[in-house]
Order: sequence, then C-alpha cells, then structure tokens
Amino acid sequence: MYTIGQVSEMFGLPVSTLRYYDREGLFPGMERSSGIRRFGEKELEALRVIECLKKSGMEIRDIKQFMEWCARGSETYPLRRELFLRQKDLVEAEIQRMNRVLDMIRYKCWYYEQAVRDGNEERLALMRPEDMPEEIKRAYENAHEK
Amino acid sequence: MYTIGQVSEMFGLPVSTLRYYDREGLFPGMERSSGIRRFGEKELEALRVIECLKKSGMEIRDIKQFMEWCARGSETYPLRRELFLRQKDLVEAEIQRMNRVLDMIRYKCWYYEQAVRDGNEERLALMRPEDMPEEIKRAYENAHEK
DNA sequence: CCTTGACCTAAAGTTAGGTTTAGGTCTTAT
DNA sequence: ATAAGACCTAAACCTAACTTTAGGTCAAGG
Repeated sequence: MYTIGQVSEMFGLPVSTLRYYDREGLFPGMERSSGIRRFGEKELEALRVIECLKKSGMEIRDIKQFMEWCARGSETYPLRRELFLRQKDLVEAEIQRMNRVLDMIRYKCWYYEQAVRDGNEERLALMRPEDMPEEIKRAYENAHEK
Repeated sequence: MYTIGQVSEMFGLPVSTLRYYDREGLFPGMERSSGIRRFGEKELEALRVIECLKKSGMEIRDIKQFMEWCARGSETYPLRRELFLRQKDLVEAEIQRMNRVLDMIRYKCWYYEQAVRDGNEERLALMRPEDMPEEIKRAYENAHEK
C-alpha cells in the first residue's frame, strides 16, 4: 500500500492531479486510513489504464464509467470489451490521420528546403506533383487527397 | 474571392471559428470590402496549413507566428523550414506514442475477450506473457516496456 | 415598406482538465 | 514545545479554443 506522495513519484504525476482523479471518481472504493488515501495494486493498475485511455483521447467522465464497471465485477466484462474495441478503432483512425499530417509536414519540409535554396518560390509555384521527387510526390498526394 | 460563409461551407468550419482565427491574427493582411472579409487563394492555403498544424498539436499563437513569417516574405524561409522540421519530430514521436497506446488497447481487447469466455479473471490473473498468444504477447510487452 | 438573411463587432460565456490557495490535522525530529 | 513535512478539503483560479449573445449595417425580395 502506498501514500499519495509515493504514487505521485512512481507515476510522475502531481499530487493535485491524483486527488483530482479521485474527486472525479476514478478510484471507486479506494481505501483510507483515518482520512488518508491508501493506494493498493488495484489503484495502481487503474492508474495505468487511466494513462492509456487518456492518451487514447478518452474523457475523464468516460474513464470513470469504465472504473465503475470494473468495480461492478464480472457482469460488466462485455461492456468493458466493447469499450476497448471502440477505442481501438478510434486510435487506429487517429494514427492514420496523424500519418497524413506527417506527410503534409514532410512535403512542407521539402518545400522550404527548396525555397531556401532558390531564394524565392517561383520555381515551386509552377511545380506539379509529377515534377517532384518520388518520395515527396507520394507525401504530397497522400496529404492532399480527398 | 470568397465570403466567410462560402469558406465556412468549403472547410466545414463554423463562421464563428473563422472570425476567431482572424481575430487571433491567422490571416495577416486579409482584404476587406466595406467591412466584409474577402478570402482569397492566400487565405485558403493558410487555412489548409492551419488545419494541418492544428492537427499536429500546434497552438494558435505559434500558428500566428508562422503566418506572420509568411507575410514577411523570403527572408523567413529558414525559420519556416526549422518550424516544419521541429514539427516533424513532434508528430513522429506522437505516432510512436499512439502505437504503444494501441498495443495496450489490443491487449485489453484480448484480455476482456478471455474474461467474457471464462466468466472470471482467475485464469488471466495467473497468466504470464509467455503463456499469451504470440501477437498479444508482443502487444503486451511493447505497451508495458520501460 | 419591411422583413429576411448574410455580414459585422465587442464582450461574455463555456468546457476540460487541471492547479492554486487557504486553512486545518497529524507525526516526527530538534 | 515547536517547527517541518506529509497528508486532508473546499473553493477559487487558470488556459486554450471556441461559441454565444446582443446589438448593428446593408442588399434583395415580396
């Protein structure tokens, strides 16, 4: 069992954030001894999941919902499975989106490389995808399509 | 030349958002005819870049900085190139992070699939990575390492 | 003529996810 | 005995990125 300060250290999260999570109901049924929070293995695993779901873009209130399902036991396994399946689709879509953004940025890196060399954008203004290097053309078209 | 309403349609952005962007200085030197904004090709390209940079996680004030560099002309090519190079690293790191999150979620999908079948978590509680299917073991270890 | 609809501004309001503040308790080291 | 250092709460504050509101201009259609 750990104190809030120890958990803060372990996860690199401010104490105030851990208290905020608790206030928001992300640790349902957490123990206390004379008012002081006691983080057990259950809460540590909860925190790992919280970090993962947060990075996946889920909001606190939905994470709370999930934690409540966990507290309810085996009857909610299907709900939890559906949640992760939905989240998987969302994250896969997000990664695809980011790859398109990355291609746009790669194109811009190349563009300004040329602009720096030329000293102006005249040549670039006239350039069509087929005049670009293969790799850049690919990035340009992926970034601009649809 | 387009009105704010036409641009709103074209980009699927609320008119209020376009006005907000303008207020924040994202269209330096945009024309007006008797008070009414006139969006030209310059502003449309600016908007495409704004969408890209926003998705890459850049804040409005930094996008404004970039737009001011664009307005200043060829002397700022190096600054703009550096900006995109930095942004490229950031997005690449973000994609890596998302892939780890995705592996954690894949593991959880599998986990709850098993839990639903078993009706409890007893078997899962005893399971070590080497007992997991190859693909899941990989995801689990990628998601939990470091 | 007068109403509708697109445009405008300034300013206030909203939301998420925290952080900070102010005041209090408890334990431990000097 | 007192001062430092963890812990606690409630409530106020913060920031980014919008959105909403309230009030106004102007052109076209019935």
